[in-house]
Amino acid sequence: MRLQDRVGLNIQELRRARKLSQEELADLSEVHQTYLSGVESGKRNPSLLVIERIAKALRVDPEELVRRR
Amino acid sequence: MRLQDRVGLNIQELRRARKLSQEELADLSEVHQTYLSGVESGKRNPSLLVIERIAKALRVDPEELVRRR
DNA sequence: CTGTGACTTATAGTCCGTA
DNA sequence: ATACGGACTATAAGTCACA
Repeated sequence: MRLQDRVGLNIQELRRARKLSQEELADLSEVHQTYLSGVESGKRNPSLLVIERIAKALRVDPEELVRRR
Repeated sequence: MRLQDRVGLNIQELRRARKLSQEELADLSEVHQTYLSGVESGKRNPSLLVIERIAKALRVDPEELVRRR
């Protein structure tokens, strides 16, 4: 499993746990909903900057997004 | 501290622990030495793909590279 | 609400040299 | 052994219309 798949699933899981829509999380993270969709499904290969913004929006340390599953 | 600074320091620490030069780790990771230099010093904003390759070369889970310090 | 494809612009990442 | 810079090329970021 590629790292970007793992991160995508972690993001999706945390987002759902917080009952946020992709649109809401995207706004909070200052990325587009369509881009977030691609990240969650592992189709995009985000940079650390994007990971950091999403982590902040989810109120977790970036470590959580990279966590083994 | 930005995520890319944290990751850079983690990489440098692990690389030194393994007594590898930047050149050696760069070759193993299939990135350029000059680029790795920039990553270690936090000047570059690598993608997950690169993080994954470096982690593999260092024989750690990518999680280790994102670990809080 | 979420995913896809197509697209442009920004920057990730290479390669050269040099110190 | 590492870092810096310039010039390049590959690909990520970011946006949109639509299903």
